[in-house]
This record gives sequence, structure tokens and C-alpha cells, in this order.
Amino acid sequence: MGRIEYRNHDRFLLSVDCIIFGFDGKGMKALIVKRALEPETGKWSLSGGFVKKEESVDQAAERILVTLTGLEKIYMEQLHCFGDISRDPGGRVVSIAYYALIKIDASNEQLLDTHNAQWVDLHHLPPLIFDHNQMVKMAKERLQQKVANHPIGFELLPHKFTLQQLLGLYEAIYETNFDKRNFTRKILALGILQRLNEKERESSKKGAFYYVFDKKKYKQLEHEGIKLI
Amino acid sequence: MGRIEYRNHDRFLLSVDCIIFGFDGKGMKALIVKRALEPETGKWSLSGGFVKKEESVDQAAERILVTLTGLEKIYMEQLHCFGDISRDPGGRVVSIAYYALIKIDASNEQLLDTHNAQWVDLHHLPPLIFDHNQMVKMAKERLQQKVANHPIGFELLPHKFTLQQLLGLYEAIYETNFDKRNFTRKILALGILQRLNEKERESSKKGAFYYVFDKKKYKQLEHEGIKLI
DNA sequence: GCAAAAGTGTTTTGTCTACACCCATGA
DNA sequence: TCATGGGTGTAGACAAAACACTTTTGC
Repeated sequence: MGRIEYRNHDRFLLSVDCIIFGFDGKGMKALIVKRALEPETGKWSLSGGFVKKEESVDQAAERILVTLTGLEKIYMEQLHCFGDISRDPGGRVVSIAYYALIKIDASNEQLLDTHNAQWVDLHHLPPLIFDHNQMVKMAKERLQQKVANHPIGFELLPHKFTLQQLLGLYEAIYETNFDKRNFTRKILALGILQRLNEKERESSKKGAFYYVFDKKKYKQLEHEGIKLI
Repeated sequence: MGRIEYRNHDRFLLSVDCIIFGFDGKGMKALIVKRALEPETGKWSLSGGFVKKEESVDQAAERILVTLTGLEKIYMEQLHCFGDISRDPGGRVVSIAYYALIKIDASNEQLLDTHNAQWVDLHHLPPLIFDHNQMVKMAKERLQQKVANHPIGFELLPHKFTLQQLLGLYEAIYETNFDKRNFTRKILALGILQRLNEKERESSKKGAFYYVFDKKKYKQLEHEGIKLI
């Protein structure tokens, strides 16, 4: 009976598009692909795909991410549903955008090549198809807002990292400079960083201590929220 | 060509569900309806409906809101897309949730009756169908976060209101108490309130000044953001 | 004149910001 | 020994929080 009433309504193609953020130690990057599908074949695009009926929308996003990067257990969050009528000239497609944070050097390079994927400077993206630039813009704003209140920045860094790298990450995200002393004081005060007895020696003679984060406190603060910026 | 490739993919029913917030001077309310559709007919539900192919998702949300309340130009924002496989036992329906802020006494009561809609205490909702309680929970959190940084609270108040009403609104949203002096100082410092030479005399003998807000400064701060709580 | 809500300042506390020098090491 | 990036503390400004009494007026 319910199904009968449901049958009278319009059905839509649903797609998922992923804004995949990375940090290469210097700047923020986004992973984009050369589109393989008509229309707009060969143009730059976010990586995406159609939702299948046997998966949830979240699962679709995860599938697309795993297919492209080979990585599982990635930090991912839904961004927004884009539902304008003519956002895709190829047909009426409603797209749910997600953003993901990945450790750039953990991704499978070969896989990226296979998909014609490329890391590009987040703040100087080429034109992308459809409304994808708008999606990136929104994702960037959301990321900035998010990292100010939640300690998720670590998702973009290697397992062990120096305070300078962490600072560099935040500066890259906000495209601004922060005071080194104030920043490190704040971040250490949160009590989520654990200093290792090991130094990174490539970028300086003195060497900078590596830190890892304390998973327990991190998980707690991820929900509670913090004030970092 | 593009269309041909698109044709191979699954299609979905898309619905919109609206969390409609109101404030009656004492507490936060949500507008819920007795569901007219199978399945779960007669149970409480958010007001919603299916997206039509000739409208955008945003337009669908607006249509549903206008149909129910008779009000246009309502403050509304997309909340989240809910896309679990079995969220709706009646079929695979992906729902995009929106939340709206309305002036409770401006809504068309007759229209509400027609749709079996009712204002209920936001913080003590009855069980709703499907994942609607989860939607409300998320909307509540989003609202709290939003009003802390954006002066949208006014959308819930009558055109002219007293400082006590405004305070009461914020206390209702956060389910807590704020210091009257600190609160009024902050809100007045924003410079978005204009005092009228008119007093509300029902709730006190002395009478409390009415305020309205300055649309220009309000619009500006709505984008810039503020620090209110 | 009294009950009931409105309106109003100050002090204290804590937080954020600005700012500059010494340290350790490899070359 | 010197060049390079790493690491650290303090003083002042500002914002937030705590706090209580006087005013108005209808009854």
C-alpha cells in the first residue's frame, strides 16, 4: 500500500562528489580527476560516481574514495546536497558532496594514475565541471570552520609529525600566518599531543621533536569541540 | 551520448523533510504532523514530501514549507542528506532535511489544522517515524551552533520584541540560563537593535521597551558572523 | 505602599596577543 | 664558528563572568 503511493513520484539519479583534501608539507591540495564520462569528458572534475540502490549514500561516498585512493578508514564528512535542476547538463542528477581528509603520501599513486587523478593546489584550482568549484569553495570554508573547533587536522599529517608541520598545516588551511609560540602553547595545552623521543632531522640541524596524538583524548575532544583558532 | 551513460544507473525517490522551529515566548517548539501517507499513517512525523523533477531540492523544501504554513520568505537552511538504505520501510527514499525558523504566530492556523500539524515542545518530542528524531536532534545542535555566531534568532520573534523575550529565546534554545546584564550588553553592542518608543505592558507594570532590528546591519552580520554566546 | 519585572555598572578573572632571544647541531 | 631552524616566557590589552540594587507603576 505504501509502495503504491510511493510509485507515483519522480525518481532521480543520485551522485556523490568528493572533495579530497591533502597536505604535502607546504600547501593544501585537492585531488581532482580528468573526467572519463560524457558530458565534459577530459575536463577536470571532483571524483564522484553514482549511488547504487544497494548502498547507502555514505557507503557510496566511501566506495568512491576507496576506489580512487586505496585507503580505508578515512575521515569523511557530508558537506551538502546540491540539487539544482540544471547543475549537470547531462541530465537531472542530484549530488551529495562529501569532503575527506587524507594523508597524501599514504595514497596509492598507481591507483591515482589509473584514474587520471592529480593533486593540485587547493587555493588555485583550475575550472572544474558543473558546480564543482562551488563545492570546493564550500568545503574549504567548512574545513576552516571545522579545524578551528575540532582536532581533525591530524588526519592530514603523517602519523608522527613536528609542531612546525602542524603549524604549517594550519597556516595552509587558513592561508595566513600564526604566531608560533601562541600556536604551540595552545595546541600543547589541549593535552592531545605526545612527544616522542625522536627527532626529524631533515629540515634542520638541531632537529625537531616528533609528536603523535593521544587517540583517547583526541576522540573525546573530537566530539566536545575545542578552541584552537 | 552522455545521457546514454547516465541511463544505466539506479534512480531514487527523493524527499525533503523540514524541521520547523518556533518560539512561543516560553519555549522552543517544533511543528510536526500526523502522517497521511502509508506506511506509518497517523504517526507523528516531520512535514515533508517528495521532490518533483521540475524543481530543485531547495525549491521542494520551500514548496513544502509554504504549503504547510502559508508563509513565504522564511529562513531556511539545508541540514543534511539522510541516505541509509532502510531508513524508510516503505521504499528506498533518500531524504534531504532542512530546518526553518518561523514566527509562530504568523503561521496560518487553519492551514496547520488542515494538515494535522501541531506545535510541540522541541525538547520533549514524541517518537517520530523513521529517522526523524535523529533529524531533529541534528537540527537542534545545528541551530545552537548557528545562533551563537549568526544573528538569526530574530527570525523566531515577532517584528518587535523586548530584550527579555530575546533573552528568553536564547535560554530556550540552549536550555540554560544566561546573565541578563551580560546578555543585553553584548546584544546591544552589536548595534543591530533599534529601540522603539513603545513598551510592552502585559508582562510587567513598569513595561519593557520594544526593539526591532536594523535590517542593514543585520544582513551584514549574518554573513560576517558574530560572537554572541 | 508593595509586588513584580525592568533596567543598569563595576570588579575580577581569564584569555588572547604581541613580541625577541637563546639553543643545538651539522657543515 | 657560523648559519639554520627549534624552542621557549612575559607583559599588556581585551573580553568574559560574576555579582545586587534602584526604578517604575498598576494594584
